Amino acid sequence: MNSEQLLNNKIEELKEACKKNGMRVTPQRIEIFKEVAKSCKHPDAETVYEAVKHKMPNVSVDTVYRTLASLEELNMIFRVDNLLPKARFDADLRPHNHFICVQCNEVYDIFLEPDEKKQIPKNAHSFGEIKDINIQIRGICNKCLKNNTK
Amino acid sequence: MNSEQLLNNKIEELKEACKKNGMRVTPQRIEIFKEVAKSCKHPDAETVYEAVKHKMPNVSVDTVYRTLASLEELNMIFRVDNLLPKARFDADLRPHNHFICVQCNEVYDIFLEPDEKKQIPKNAHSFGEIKDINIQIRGICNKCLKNNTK
DNA sequence: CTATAAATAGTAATAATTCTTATTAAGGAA
DNA sequence: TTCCTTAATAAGAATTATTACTATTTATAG
Repeated sequence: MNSEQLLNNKIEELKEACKKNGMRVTPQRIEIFKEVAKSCKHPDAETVYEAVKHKMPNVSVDTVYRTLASLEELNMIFRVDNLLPKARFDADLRPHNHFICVQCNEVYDIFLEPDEKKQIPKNAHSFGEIKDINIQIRGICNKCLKNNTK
Repeated sequence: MNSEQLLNNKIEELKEACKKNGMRVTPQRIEIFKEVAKSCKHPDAETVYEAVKHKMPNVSVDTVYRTLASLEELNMIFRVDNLLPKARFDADLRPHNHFICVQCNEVYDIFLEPDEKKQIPKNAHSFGEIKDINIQIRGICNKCLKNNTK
């Protein structure tokens, strides 16, 4: 299955999710979701807005923010913890972590090796009901390290 | 050693750090640091500002933000990844994780059991130079769970 | 095809944080 | 101690990301 097919599958999934939750399937929703889903760069709202504007020149900033929030509620995308000024979004729902470059703000996906398992600290359960666990690694990415030595 | 002594030690440490880095020791810096260091609530800038204002009525918002940023550069405090609209600060430098309640926004410290170790995913090193690793657990805290059932 | 309510566009407003500038004060030197 | 230099501050304006408001449009059920 190629990436275009995967994307189409995801869009079908989104349509189902909308219907199941009494939400309408609008071209804006599709386009906005597409932009997040096809990117591996964990785009922010502004980036999504600029990209969508090429196909839908009248789309409004508000729609992008509102839609990203509803896609999140549908569990079709999620926000990446990042300590950066702008929220970043990810449509890859497979469990994975992030490497965040503190210099260029790039966010890289870290997939665990088959023998690794996302660990929940033993004590965590004593604080309440866990919804999700999130691991970020902050550092300087190879690209920036290379540029820095020049 | 009681908590007051611990706090005093930390303040001495801050003074040293300032001197070593050519930064002046100002009463504002001391007070702002104290507020973060004595709290276990991971306060935001506004909370720190309100608290400091009791002792220094003329302190400005800007000074609080600027000082929190320089304390961070001195590695005396750090920001908690939190996906909340306001930055939260922590002066406890011992390695630990956080439980973040998505309902009341309370941030709880999770200390690892002696036999646990903060694990860095194997792949992480391939992305660049790691500065720090951060684990957050999001969920609903016991307090909120209790309130919700009422 | 029509009715209706959800979603949108356009724009104004808000919230958190940062910047600007004139003033103050920490800390080294005389 | 007193003076000097410059970092740090207070006050308020500005900026940035995000959210709210409202009239209009449009998805979809009947």
